[in-house]
Amino acid sequence: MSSKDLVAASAKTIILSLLLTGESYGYQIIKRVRRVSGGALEWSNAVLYPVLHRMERDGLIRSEWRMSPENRMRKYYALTERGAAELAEDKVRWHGVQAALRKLLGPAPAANGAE
Amino acid sequence: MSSKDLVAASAKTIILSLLLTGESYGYQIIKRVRRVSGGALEWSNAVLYPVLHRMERDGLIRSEWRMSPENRMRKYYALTERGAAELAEDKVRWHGVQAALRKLLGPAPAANGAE
DNA sequence: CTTGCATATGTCACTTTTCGACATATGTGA
DNA sequence: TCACATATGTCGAAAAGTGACATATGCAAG
Repeated sequence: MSSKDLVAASAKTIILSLLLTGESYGYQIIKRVRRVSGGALEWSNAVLYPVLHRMERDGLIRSEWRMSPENRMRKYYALTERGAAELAEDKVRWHGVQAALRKLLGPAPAANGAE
Repeated sequence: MSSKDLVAASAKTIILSLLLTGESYGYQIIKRVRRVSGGALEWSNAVLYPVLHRMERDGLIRSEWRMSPENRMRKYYALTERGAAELAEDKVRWHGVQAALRKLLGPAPAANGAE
C-alpha cells in the first residue's frame, strides 16, 4: 500500500480524459501521464496495458492498429460513446471525492509550502 | 470497476485525516464519512474494517478498547507518529493527483458554495 | 419478555487487481 | 553488429475489494 492505489484509482479516468482530446496509444499515454503529473504518476506497462484491455472489453475505448508516421505499428485507442458517458460520470464522482478530501485535508496549496 | 476504486483509494487518507482531529471508532468513521461527503461516500463494514486492521498492522494507527459513555465497548483508534507522517505524504500525493486531474478534467465546478 | 432497531465489530469466500519481471519485435544511428 | 528508444504485451504470486453473513448489547415499544 503506497501511492499506487491512488495512481490506479485514477487510471481509468485519466485515460478517458486523455483520449477525449484525441486518440493516443499505450507508450505515449505513459509518457503523457508522467508529464502532466510532473512525474508524480509513473505507470508501468503491467499497470497500463491490462487497464487498457479491460476498458476496451468494457466498451469504453476502441483500438485500431495503424502505421505511425515513423513507420511503426501502433495500437491507437479512441474514446467510444460509452467511454465519453463514463467520463462524465467519473467527473462527478471525482469532484465529489475531491470535495470531501478538501474538507478534510484543507485547500490545496497553491504551489509548495511548509506544512 | 465502479466508483468503488475511488472510494477505496482515498480510504486510508480520509481515515488519517479524520483521526488527525481526534480519536474515533469504526462505526462512527462510517457515519462521519457519509456526512462529510454528503452521502457520496458510503463505506460498508467489509470496506472499512480490513483497512483499519491493515493500517494498524502497518503502524499508522493504534487502537484501544474502552467503554463508551453509553456503556458500550468500542475500539478507539488514534493516529500514531508514523500515521501523521504518512498523512503528510498522502497530502502531497493527493494534491499531485488532483492537479493532474484538474489539468485533464478542467477546474472543478463550484459545487459547494459554503465551506 | 420478546421483538425490533441502532449501535458496534468483525469474518468468509470469491473475484478482481496489482505490478516487478520477463518476452518480443522494429527503426535508427554508431 | 550493437545498443537504445520505441512499442505492446504476459506471467504469477500476493494483495485488495466486497456482498453476505456472524455476533453481541442497550434500549424502547408492545
